[in-house]
Amino acid sequence: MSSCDTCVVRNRAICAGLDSREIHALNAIGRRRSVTAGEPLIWEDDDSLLVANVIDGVLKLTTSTEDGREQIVGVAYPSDFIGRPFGPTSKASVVALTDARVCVFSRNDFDRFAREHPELEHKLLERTLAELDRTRSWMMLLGRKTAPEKIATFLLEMSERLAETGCTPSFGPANRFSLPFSRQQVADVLGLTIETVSRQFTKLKNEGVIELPSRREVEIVNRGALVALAG
Amino acid sequence: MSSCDTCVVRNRAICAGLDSREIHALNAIGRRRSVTAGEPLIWEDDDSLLVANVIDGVLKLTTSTEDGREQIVGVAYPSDFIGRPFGPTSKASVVALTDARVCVFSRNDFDRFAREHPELEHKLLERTLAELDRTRSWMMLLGRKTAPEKIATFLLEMSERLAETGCTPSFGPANRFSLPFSRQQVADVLGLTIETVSRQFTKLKNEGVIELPSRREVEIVNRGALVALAG
DNA sequence: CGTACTGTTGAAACTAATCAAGGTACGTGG
DNA sequence: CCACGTACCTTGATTAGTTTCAACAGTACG
Repeated sequence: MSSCDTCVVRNRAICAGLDSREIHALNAIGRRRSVTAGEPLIWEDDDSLLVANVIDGVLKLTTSTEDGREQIVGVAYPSDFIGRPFGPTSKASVVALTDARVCVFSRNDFDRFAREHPELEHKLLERTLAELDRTRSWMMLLGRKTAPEKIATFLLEMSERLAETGCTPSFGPANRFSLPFSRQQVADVLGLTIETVSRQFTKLKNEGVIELPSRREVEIVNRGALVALAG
Repeated sequence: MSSCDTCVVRNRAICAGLDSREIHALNAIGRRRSVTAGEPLIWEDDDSLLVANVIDGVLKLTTSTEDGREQIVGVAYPSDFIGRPFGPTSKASVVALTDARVCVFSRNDFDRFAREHPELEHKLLERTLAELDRTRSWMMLLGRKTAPEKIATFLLEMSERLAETGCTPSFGPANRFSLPFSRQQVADVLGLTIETVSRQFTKLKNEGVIELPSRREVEIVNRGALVALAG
């Protein structure tokens, strides 16, 4: 029995829609791997040697300047695809934010398999187009929004992305969630400094818009205010 | 005879690799269209009704906030693909920066054709992955670079992108080129104001790094300095 | 030759970064 | 289980970079 049969993201990841024979073939070239929080999976500018599906956990995609400034350029949640197929190098590092499980493939094996299975390539294309949309709307945030707007937008996005993942059968965005990011990482997502992030969080708390039960926990008390602030 | 036969981007656009029968079928669902500088082709948040290949000219992809702030999230050059296939809405407006010619398809027609032609979908996937890489490196610029670094990076990118397009059989980046952007549009690409862009241009000119023969013309005099400044 | 648009320059205001201490939570070992 | 050390976070004061506001100059065009 292939491990795909018991895969929790089987019906949401790009593997969805493959028949049992194809799943078996894909299973043959992939393997499960655990990544502990903070552990890297792919290095920036490395030869693109592997690609993967996220089964469980959250990972960050980052690029850095020589002098150490970091920008988080993407966040991968369960069922997301990571890595750079059909290209020689990966332009972003991938590091686990939480303990995570992924299904990894050698890039060459994956490329070959994908080219032989148009349905899988199509799924990958849809996913890449959606990611490009998301990335572009993040460019607007980075280039044109103020610090308060960035924070409000970030919290709203988090409440949506983390709700999708959750097992609770609730619909719509979550009003209470646990951030997979440290303050520094929030800063790296938004193009701010850690101090500015901290101050804006505190300000929203003092204004009664959010509660901060613990370092990583956020509760949205007044969603309307947050939407208004998001710009 | 189909107009594809005489298409100047025939071998670089996603149509490359299709056989003559397929080209004929694609030609049947597409049509040429001219767009004058400043004219919009697609509106933000519109139903995604059409997609297109750029034959000639340069177009900008933008997103805007309600209060009118604009961010250019992408620039399309000849052979680039524009529009949002396989999705209900387009998240960005597309407006011509120069007079342009495009080959447009109704999205439905294109989607159907693409699904029946894996080779075309593969080309589109490769293109989308490359665009995502470029977009992510632009996120680093927007989130973490200073105004001087942004300007330097921008000029270097321009010298590369515009060289590819040019008919001159020279290799490598162009040291002299004509910007397809006004100062305001440069500001919208970089997440700056028009005044800051102007000041940085002047500063580079005074330092002898570039020459500005006219409003739109740029000559790179000291490429090394520019690379150093790009951060 | 005047008008309108685009770009440049200067001064002031403001936002967010930087520099610098403290404080709080958390894990570890006593 | 509690004390301690460390990493993470918050807060305050100051500074720097960019925006904003305002006026002017250059260029294209009728």
